[in-house]
Amino acid sequence: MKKKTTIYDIAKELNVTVSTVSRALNGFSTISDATKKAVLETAKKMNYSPNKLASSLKSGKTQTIGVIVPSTQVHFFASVIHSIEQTLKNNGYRVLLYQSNESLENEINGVKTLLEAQVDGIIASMSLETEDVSHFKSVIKQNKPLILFDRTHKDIEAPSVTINDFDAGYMATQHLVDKGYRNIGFVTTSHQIKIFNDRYEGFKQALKDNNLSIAEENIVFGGLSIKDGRFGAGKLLRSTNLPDAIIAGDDFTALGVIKKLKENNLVPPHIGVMGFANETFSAFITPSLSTIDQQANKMGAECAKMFLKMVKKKNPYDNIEHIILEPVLVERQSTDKN
Amino acid sequence: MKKKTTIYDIAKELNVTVSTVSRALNGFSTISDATKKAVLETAKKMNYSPNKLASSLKSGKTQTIGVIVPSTQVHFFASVIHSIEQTLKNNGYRVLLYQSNESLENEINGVKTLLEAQVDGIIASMSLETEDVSHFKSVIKQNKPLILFDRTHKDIEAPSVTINDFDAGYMATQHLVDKGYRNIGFVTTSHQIKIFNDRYEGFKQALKDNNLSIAEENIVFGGLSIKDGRFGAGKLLRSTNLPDAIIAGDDFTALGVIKKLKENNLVPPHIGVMGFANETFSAFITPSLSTIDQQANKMGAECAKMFLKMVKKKNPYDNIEHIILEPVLVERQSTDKN
DNA sequence: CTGAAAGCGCTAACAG
DNA sequence: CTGTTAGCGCTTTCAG
Repeated sequence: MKKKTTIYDIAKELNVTVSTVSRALNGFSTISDATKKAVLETAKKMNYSPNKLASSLKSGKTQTIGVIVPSTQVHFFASVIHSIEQTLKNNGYRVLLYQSNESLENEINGVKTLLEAQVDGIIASMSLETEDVSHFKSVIKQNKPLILFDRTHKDIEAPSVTINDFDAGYMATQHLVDKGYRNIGFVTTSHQIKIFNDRYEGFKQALKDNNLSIAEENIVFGGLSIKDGRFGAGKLLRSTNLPDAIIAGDDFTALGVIKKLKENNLVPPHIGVMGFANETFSAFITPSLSTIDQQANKMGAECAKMFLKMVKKKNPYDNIEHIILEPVLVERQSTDKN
Repeated sequence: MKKKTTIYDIAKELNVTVSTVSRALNGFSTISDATKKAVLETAKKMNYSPNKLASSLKSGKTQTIGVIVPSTQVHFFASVIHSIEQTLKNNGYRVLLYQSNESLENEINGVKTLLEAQVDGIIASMSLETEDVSHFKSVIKQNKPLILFDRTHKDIEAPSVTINDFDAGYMATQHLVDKGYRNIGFVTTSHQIKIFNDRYEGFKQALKDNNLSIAEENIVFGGLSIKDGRFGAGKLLRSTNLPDAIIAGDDFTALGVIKKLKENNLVPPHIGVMGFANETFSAFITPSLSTIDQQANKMGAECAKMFLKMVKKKNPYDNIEHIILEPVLVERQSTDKN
């Protein structure tokens, strides 16, 4: 195994100094076309590949951004990562990935690891466990760009990119009302996470604006999963005030609701069902599920752009922006009551 | 913004030298408990965070692995990445992510970027466009571990982790035969990719072993997508020799097939349908889709383990292993003919 | 237009 | 048990 060639090797080869080689390689103007050409040629001939580690050590910039997400197995996060990487790669940045697996401990380790790797910034979505956020504050303290998306936290003074979940809830509800449903139930999580809360608030407001009352008995707080959906639907089916539509906290829960309804011969859209997230499967189940799209790709792109903007400023936290994307209603069969 | 504290700062603080500090920090035994304790304490007090860049430059190891996949938006790849990152993080490695987007040019850029970042190895699945593989050979030439998964290439002499796609095809076919189907059609891609070809070969062998003939008119070569599935099924429905079961090249195509069949009141399992990949949606559509699971998580874990094994050897390519995982049959409603 | 030399932060051989 | 010192590969003043 021959040693990798460095700028020293190519300097020696050409009887110039490393500074000359460095300049030529970096396309500085203060260099004669002749030597520049020579350098470039021998570089290629000697199969030179720059060691970015060395320049990073010198410059203090790694051209690398850290991304922390709960799990790439969740389609939403995979999509966000997709567009972050796409956007940033075109701007000369690399992506260092870290999964928290919804564990605070992992998340803390994540920012530590990324910081030690000297990333130029971090884009993250918090784990469900996270309450104390001092680990995130440490990146702000270093004056490195930190951008939070989707799952943010009120104690962190950093830019964020989120969906307007109040509108999402409102939109889902209004859609059902528009379709003629009047007695709308809600199956969601008791977890005190902002986004779920906001959706619920939007739901309530929409009902109020339409002069519809909230049937407290038709609100089920549990978890979010297919199983929870079945459970929630089961509870509503036993209600003395059977709802004519059900909104679920996410698409998986909605799927559970649909399954339970079908088993009871109350196939949507006879009873309307709405979810949140627009998972891949939602278009393909029967009946196909109306839902609210979370704009994952746009969210990723916005995070990336935000980072690029921040990284240019001497003080990234000069004037903190919070981007709130509008959710998008996806109408499908499960609410298509005519 | 105060400068970051280095081992020099903490050395000065304690009136010792950097070597002492370095030793203490790295837990060397040749250091007195007293100084070690002092160092650790002041390190914490001064909020010290090591600059891994510097040690990497020195050691030539970055503790970082590069991962190249077509797209994280494809659930299979997202799952593989998930387990790669999970496994490697527990062994002190970070993951640098690069998406090729099925473009050869991007892929070439990917290995260049990762190599310049001095990754300790690369795990990759090739883009559909890739024919010439010299870019991958360059990583082997550097004697750095390269592991290919799922989409490999015969010209690359590197370890690989794949699924036995012949068995996958065989298994799918045998399952249909076991369920009583006798006249089995196939809707797949004309693209000459090994994995698709292997599945088709497995299909043919299984028919032969069961003394069933291949109805050439019931083999459709096109693309792989919902649309292609509908198209393929349409063609088979017009066949003079209507099949009683259809295998599709992947789950999306199978979904298209199912949709078409349902429109023609030939709801599976009346006509049996099988897919490949076990996408998330496959369990949730109606009827739920029988399919062959590709073992994404296991594949990722195996890639990671292979890397760890290789990175330990002085010559990683000493004795190249090819791990072939067995696919797993997932029986669901679409083939449940009784 | 080019050279000399210092230094980014850390490790490790060598010396005591 | 601790200190000295020479780099890792590259960038970047400061001189010429």
